[in-house]
Amino acid sequence: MTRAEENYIKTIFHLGGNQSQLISTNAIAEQMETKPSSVTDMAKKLADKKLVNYVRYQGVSLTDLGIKTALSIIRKHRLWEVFLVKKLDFTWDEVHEVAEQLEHIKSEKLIDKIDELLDFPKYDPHGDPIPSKSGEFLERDKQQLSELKIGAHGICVGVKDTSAAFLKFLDKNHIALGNEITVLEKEAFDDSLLIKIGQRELQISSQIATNLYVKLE
Amino acid sequence: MTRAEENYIKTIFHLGGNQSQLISTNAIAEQMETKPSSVTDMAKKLADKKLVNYVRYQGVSLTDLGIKTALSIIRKHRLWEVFLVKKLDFTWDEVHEVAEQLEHIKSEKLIDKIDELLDFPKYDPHGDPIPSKSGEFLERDKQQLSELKIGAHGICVGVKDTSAAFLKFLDKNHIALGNEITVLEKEAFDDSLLIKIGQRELQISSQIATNLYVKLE
DNA sequence: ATTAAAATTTAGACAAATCTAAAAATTTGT
DNA sequence: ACAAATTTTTAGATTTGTCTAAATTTTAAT
Repeated sequence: MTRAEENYIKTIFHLGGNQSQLISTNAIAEQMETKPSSVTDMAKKLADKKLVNYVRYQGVSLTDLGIKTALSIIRKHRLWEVFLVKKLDFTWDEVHEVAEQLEHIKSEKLIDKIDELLDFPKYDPHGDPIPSKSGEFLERDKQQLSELKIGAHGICVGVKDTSAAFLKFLDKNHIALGNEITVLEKEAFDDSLLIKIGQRELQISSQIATNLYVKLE
Repeated sequence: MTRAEENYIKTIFHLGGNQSQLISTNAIAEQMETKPSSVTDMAKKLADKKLVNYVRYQGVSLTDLGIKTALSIIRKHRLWEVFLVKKLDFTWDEVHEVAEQLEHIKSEKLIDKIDELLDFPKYDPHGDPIPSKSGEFLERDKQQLSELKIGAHGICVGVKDTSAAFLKFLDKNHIALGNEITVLEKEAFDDSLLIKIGQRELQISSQIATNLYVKLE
């Protein structure tokens, strides 16, 4: 598989192209910042390789083989992210770009050894689950911080938005995975929240709150 | 820089293309298992980018910029090799293929952190020196085992041939970097050697002996 | 010094992955 | 249900890196 093919497969997976749902040419093109005509070309190529089901004018979905392939790439991406954070002290806004490159390294032994070195982590630095070698993974039971009622508290377990801008904001405000968060007040006017995080109190906009995942205790 | 460009630069360096010496199109093509006409195309492209001096019908040599680029790639390759052996328990015949891929990962921070994680190693698993961030490196004082006189002894510090076949042979015969080797006998007929390595005695062909580097004590 | 052999370059073609512009199919609105 | 808007596909071009075959230059030999 070429790098381009792998990137298409990964994108289709992230857009929800598991078995049933057909993902439109346009949606893929937008996500990958390319042209719809390029997506059509690649859809045909991937269909030839039995990685996607391609229905002209309707879109593509991943075959079982395609899903397996996508999970393998996502596994590599997330394991490398953990490696970068745990072993090389990268901050969580720095890992994505490098992991995008490392995920394409072809060596089964390499990624299995990295997995072992990291002690078989279940979640990446953004809280997303890491598929096992055989492709299984547990989506964590979580909800958006914005959904919590006043007085409720939970542990921060992930982020929805993984942009560098958002992650840097979290770093700056010392919000990290594992932090305990309690909702103290909700502002009816703009849905902003006053939260207790560790020992501090912090006012966060609803946009922040919708992009933070917590696990109820 | 593209991956192809980096591979050409690296090959030219290994063939001795530092400033003065011109490396022939044919030599490069043979080393890279490609066609001379492809080398000519790339030579022009690299010359446009000021990475090589290209003299039509004569060959190419690296410019200062080209040498700097080559050392950066070699630094990455060799650091990754050390990482694979020290941190992931790869054997020295397994590292080359994976390092060939990892050396093209673009992230200055990544390789500097790997360097730090490994405690700034000076030599790779084959005994070859690792250029520093600024491009300096010390070629170790060494000689071929085949050059030693009877009774001389030294420490194994590297290999000339880095093919998987040779490295597997060494593994099988428990010959590793750091071993102390003494030459006990030389067979005049075929130049084979009887050596003492650790506590064992071993008969090795001249082909083996010319591909093992030792440092005299 | 001339010719034969070897090495190198040019010219033209190809595959992968992309693009633009135009054509075709689908969806939407009334 | 039909026209308009949107989406998707096709056709043809482009770039990168490669190849083959033919032409050219250099080197080696007599």
